[in-house]
Amino acid sequence: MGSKERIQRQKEDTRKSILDAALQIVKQEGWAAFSMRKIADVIEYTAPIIYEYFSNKEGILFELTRLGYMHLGVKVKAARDSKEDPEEQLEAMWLAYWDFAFEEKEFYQLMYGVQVNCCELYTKMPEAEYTTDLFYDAIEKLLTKQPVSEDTSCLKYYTFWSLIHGLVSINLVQKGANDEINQQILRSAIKAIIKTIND
Amino acid sequence: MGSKERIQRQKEDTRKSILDAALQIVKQEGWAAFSMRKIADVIEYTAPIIYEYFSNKEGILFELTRLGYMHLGVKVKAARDSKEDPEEQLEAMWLAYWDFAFEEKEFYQLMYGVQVNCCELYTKMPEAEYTTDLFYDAIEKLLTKQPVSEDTSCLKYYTFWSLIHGLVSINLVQKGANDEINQQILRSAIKAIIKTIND
DNA sequence: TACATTTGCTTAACAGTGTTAGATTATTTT
DNA sequence: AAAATAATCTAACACTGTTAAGCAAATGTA
Repeated sequence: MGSKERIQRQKEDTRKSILDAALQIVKQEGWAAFSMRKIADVIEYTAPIIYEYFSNKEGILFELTRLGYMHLGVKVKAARDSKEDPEEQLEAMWLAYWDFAFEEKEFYQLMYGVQVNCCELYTKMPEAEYTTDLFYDAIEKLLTKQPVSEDTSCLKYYTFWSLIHGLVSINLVQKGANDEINQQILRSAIKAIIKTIND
Repeated sequence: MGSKERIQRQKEDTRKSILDAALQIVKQEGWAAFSMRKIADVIEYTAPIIYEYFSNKEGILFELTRLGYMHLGVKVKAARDSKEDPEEQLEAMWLAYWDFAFEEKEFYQLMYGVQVNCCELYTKMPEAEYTTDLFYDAIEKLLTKQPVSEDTSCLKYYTFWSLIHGLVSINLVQKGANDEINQQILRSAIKAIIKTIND
């Protein structure tokens, strides 16, 4: 017969088309627009059909997350294999990670819990600027070169902030936190950045 | 009369009670449970009343964000004022920022777009581990001390990852990205961490 | 005091959402 | 052709944010 295999193939096709549709919607309209009924519209079925391929909405998100990690893995490996020197390899790998985050923005958001639709960073809010200014002032006190260039303090501020915000985010999203390692990273990295603040 | 003022005061009370209720719900059940009708339940009104105090759901989120930044500002300033030495000040400030993130987890999530309910970091996913392993291998190649301690490579990996993930998150959430500064932070920080990898 | 107006608040509704159960149609097997 | 099975849809439930209409109580005016 072979019709079993044909049906099997069709099923896999629809499953893939669900994921494709989901991705298409998210890339066009963002994560807020992601809905079962919209996916159904795109694949030209009704919503309940999707539940024969995925247990629920989160099932689709899980699968997309998996795909995202696979893409990332390929890119990072390719970056490594493009260099010989271990130092260059490591740098290339992190740069590949960086590029992935923006080329596959939607994947990255899903994989690492980075929102963007709602609640943007309101950096123009005076209440937000207050804290930023405190840090800028503190950093500029440590800069010996006078006059202090705006670029330098900005660079240092974002280096600090990125490190700490990254560490915080990872810990907030990831449950199993090792507090000892966190403190070690925090303190040693802060001291390291402060030490090189006048380089 | 003075009744105008009493009414004014009552209005401010309800406004505050809306924010309190919102915060209470989020702290008890997480951001996913945050809804207008639930707030209404808590303040013992019906949902449409809320729209006389806030233009919509985002208006409440905006106000909570503002409050969050105010809390953070107070904490960071207190940390600064607790020290004399500029280096110690800066370190204390970032540690205060760190503490705020976990003490006021819900605020931090809102302020910086850190999801946690849906789509957790699936670090136990084999597809995710693949990339992690690539980085661990690359880092361990650079560690001269043999045998390589698990703690050391872990520390280095998380330092790298935090920095880059933080920088990525900030850029994804915050629109106005300065690509030049990003590249500068990225490359110089990667090189700096690599340089101190055997300290 | 009697009427008119404003205010406070609620009910009802609309258009969405995820998800499930039951009915219907189409396909395959007997 | 009839029976059994698979594929698909319709309808519904319980939610969501948000708006419009209505009611009832408090207030202002004559």
